[in-house]
Amino acid sequence: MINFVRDKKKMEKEKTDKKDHILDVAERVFAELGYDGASTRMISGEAGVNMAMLNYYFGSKEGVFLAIFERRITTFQTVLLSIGNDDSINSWEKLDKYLDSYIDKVVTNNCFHIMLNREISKSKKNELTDQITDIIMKNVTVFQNIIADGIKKGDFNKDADQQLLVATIFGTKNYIVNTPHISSRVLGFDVLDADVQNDLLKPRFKKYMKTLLKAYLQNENDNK
Amino acid sequence: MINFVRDKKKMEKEKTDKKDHILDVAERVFAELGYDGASTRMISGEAGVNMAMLNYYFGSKEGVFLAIFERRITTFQTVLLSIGNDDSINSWEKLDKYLDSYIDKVVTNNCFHIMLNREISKSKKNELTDQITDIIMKNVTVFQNIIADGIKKGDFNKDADQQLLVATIFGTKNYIVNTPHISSRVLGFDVLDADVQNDLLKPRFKKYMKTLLKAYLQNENDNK
DNA sequence: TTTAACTAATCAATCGTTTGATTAATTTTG
DNA sequence: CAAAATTAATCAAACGATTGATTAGTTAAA
Repeated sequence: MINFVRDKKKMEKEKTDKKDHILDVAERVFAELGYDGASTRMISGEAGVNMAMLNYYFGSKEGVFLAIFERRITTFQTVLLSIGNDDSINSWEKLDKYLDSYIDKVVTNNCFHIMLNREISKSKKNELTDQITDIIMKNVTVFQNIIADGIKKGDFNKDADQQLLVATIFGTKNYIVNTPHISSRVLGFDVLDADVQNDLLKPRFKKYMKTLLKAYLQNENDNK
Repeated sequence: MINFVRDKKKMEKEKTDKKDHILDVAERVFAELGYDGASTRMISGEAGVNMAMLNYYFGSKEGVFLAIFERRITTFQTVLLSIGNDDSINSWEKLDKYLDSYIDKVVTNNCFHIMLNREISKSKKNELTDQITDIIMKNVTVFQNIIADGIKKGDFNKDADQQLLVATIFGTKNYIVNTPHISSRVLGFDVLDADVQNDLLKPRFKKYMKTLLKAYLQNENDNK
């Protein structure tokens, strides 16, 4: 009886593991070649499963894409939202915490964010880009509210351009993560290497981002 | 005789006009759907020419892509290079001129830059991404040299992170230009609209970028 | 007449998806 | 408990559609 239950659980686990494995591979292949450039044959081949399993599990190629999406997005957003809603800390600390969490997540899950941004950069709208836009806007709004609150409270320089500051923080991140061949040559190390990411990239990126925002957002007559 | 010459010139003109027209359409379609997402039938259809003409003129689909590339890249790079090599102005003025030229060009030719960055964001290397990387790196190097010179001369803060500053300037630009659905919602106007670009976006973007760089690059004991 | 410009038709290859069959696992029945 | 019935997972093969490219033939220009 006990054995029966354990075996059942084991099977369930292996099933979700398999699904997760497919999504891992698909995420990487989509990042490497783009949605249209990646074929279902290639994904299933590299994942070591029969091609029909993609449709069996996820319905379609787009279903695979959306499944990757749903897997990553939920936990990510709750973390950021909780920081935005934390009223026990001041604007500068909020900014710090937001940057720490955001940079950690984004650099680690770089395949996902490459994939995501490639699709959203299609200038022709469709159902998929609309969905992605809505989700991204949630993250943007959290950051924007932190800045807006800080300005209202007098912590940040009131002349700051909130909207373009959004472009700078997310744009700088995108540049590093989404164009790895370029940023690797600029920075002098491989930004796709996991060790490099943790030891060199993340701390340096965080420090830089905070210094930059401090220089721009600081009130002119404040002392350091 | 005169008529003959004029007609001949007219024909030549019409031919290059036709080629240029195809490249205009292809550039837009590539930006809308990506290289893999855009079919040769769609491009030729929207351009109003027979599909075989693409191969007749440009050899292949990739030939069309490269032709778009060559058309845009040459004039652009010489302008930026001339600014970088101009020794009659100081570092701050150089930065200003570079930003003015760069932002003008990039915002106006947004389709091209969307297309370009979509392809370079494929994390798997190939011949095409290598070519694009080399070309982009030329622009990056010009900017990097301006910063490095300014630091060496003592005009800019020596503690500035040159490499990540590159990520910020090009990243901020990319964010606005390459993800128009997002940046339009953030900014509150349509960044793809030509009038909006000239009247609102360009001047505001230039002003912001200069203020941001000034805040970050300024030596701490300098007065404004 | 010779060359260049252009077209309709067609090519093999690949695309995402579906199929019918087979095996393994689970539940129901006698 | 064991046999039968049912469900889930997996596979090779094939589907129609679309892809980029080429062909052979036509029109127009020099």
